[in-house]
Amino acid sequence: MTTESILPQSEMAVHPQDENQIITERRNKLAAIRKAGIAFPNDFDRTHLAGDLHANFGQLTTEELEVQQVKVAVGGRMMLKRVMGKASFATLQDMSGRIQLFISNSDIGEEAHGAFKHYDLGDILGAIGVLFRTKTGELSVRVTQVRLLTKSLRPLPEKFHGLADQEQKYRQRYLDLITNEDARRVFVTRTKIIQAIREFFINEGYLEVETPMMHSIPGGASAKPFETHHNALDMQMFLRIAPELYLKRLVVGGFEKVFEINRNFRNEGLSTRHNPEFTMLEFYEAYRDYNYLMGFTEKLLREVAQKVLGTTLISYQGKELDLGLPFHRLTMVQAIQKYHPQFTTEQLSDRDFVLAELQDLKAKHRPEDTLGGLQLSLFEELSETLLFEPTFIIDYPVEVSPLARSSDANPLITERFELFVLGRELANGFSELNDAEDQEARFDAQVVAKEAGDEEAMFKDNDYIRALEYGLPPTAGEGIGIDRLIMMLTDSNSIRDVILFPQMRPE
RNA sequence: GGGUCGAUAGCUCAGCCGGUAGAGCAGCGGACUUUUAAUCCGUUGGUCGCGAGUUCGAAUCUCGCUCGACCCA
Repeated sequence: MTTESILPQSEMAVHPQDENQIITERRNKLAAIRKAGIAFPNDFDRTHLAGDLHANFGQLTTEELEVQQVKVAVGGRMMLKRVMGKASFATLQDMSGRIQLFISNSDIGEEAHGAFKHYDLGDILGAIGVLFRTKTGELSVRVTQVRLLTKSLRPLPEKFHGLADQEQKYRQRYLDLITNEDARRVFVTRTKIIQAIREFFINEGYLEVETPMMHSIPGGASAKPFETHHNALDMQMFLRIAPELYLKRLVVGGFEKVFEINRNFRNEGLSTRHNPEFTMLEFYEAYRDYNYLMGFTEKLLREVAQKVLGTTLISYQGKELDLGLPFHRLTMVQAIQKYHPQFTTEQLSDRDFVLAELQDLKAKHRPEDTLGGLQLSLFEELSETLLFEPTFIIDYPVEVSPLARSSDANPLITERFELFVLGRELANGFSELNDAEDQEARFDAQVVAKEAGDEEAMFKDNDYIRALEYGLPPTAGEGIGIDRLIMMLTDSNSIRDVILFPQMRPE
């Protein structure tokens, strides 16, 4: 804390607008506590976590516990309270789980027990006592001292149903976390997934780096950026839409295997699959190509699932898939034909035919595109959402892949893939374009598109061209959407369920 | 942007046929020394999202708006 409290001992002046009877009652209790002494003490020394007590002493019998006399000091939020005259039970919740307290006149005296009876659900308590097992067998603390450490002024959601309102779960995530074990599980799993990814890359000899979040030229993806302004330099800046161009500069600099896990920002709509800021993994490895990346990606996803979930079998929204099985690899044309075998390869290789189909389907497309671009539009319309099992789609057209190396066999397509799982794009990787002159020509084409009105077209980044002119070794690089990966591994239906504080409209 | 559903006590919800606003939990008071969403008795608590309209009368019907969830683009 940087400021001292200047509030008087009573009469808190400014109260929120949603005061009610329960809050008033609790404020009155707090006022009485203030009068009696220190209302927010910070001298309680917690010695044990609930989860550790269950893990370490949960197997001991009543008699063994009686002999050992394990003395503990536990702290946490009171979630349940059952007062029964001369004795009470309460359940404390800490970061590791829950532990039951037994409080009785005979252990702590009538006065202390009486004070406890006025504690409210949600209050933060510290309790000292000895472990024992109740008549029904539950490991509990026979309390010899219990203290109120933090008064909770607002009532918790209903103890059985918890918080049901989705909006409130997102806006007041702390309430969701207090009351919903499943929410806690998801976010703990999120952290474990990211740790597993990090370990995987470190074991592979990669260097983790951090590159700028504020760019003077937004690059590395086709997306609308957030704009901001740097006062001292008096210049427009952008929150990054991707770290790609900086990571490849590092490969130029000799960091031949780099990765970054960090936030990207895209100024687009909100949905169950899009949050304006989201977490991206990007990695680059020199002397590799996109074929290597596909195998590498399979290995990465398999190992992360195995490490975090203990299995490669995923259950998602009632459907099963096994990351342990080889991922499918299809060209764009094959992916269309997989679900629409009535189209022949000849037809799908005929630009006029594909264009006519798109128009018949009223599908989103750009009529001026080449065959490859139109095939991509048809794929997105007909097949993308059906690709439930992990599938690499290859042969992306050059006009939508301005940073990817062209195929030596066909300069109109690139050495690029996207990975689809659960009907969603999860990853995007390619052999990097390391021909500086080709890159400059691709940027120039993007500038033409931008001037023609394409808001998502890329800016030309002359410093990046200059870096390439020093020589980028042959390199493969990839981005994986971490939030979507976490959705898959935690069986979450909305990106908001895997982001602690998702973007919401102002209240 | 389009569609569906929703917004009633602090929380979870009922109230559908238009006629004085309900339950459980939480709170307050009481009983209860082994409870497990404790139980039992009593009790406080509401601008029914906002704004119009229809009507003698609207939480309820109509229209608009705001916010949210889900689906689609």
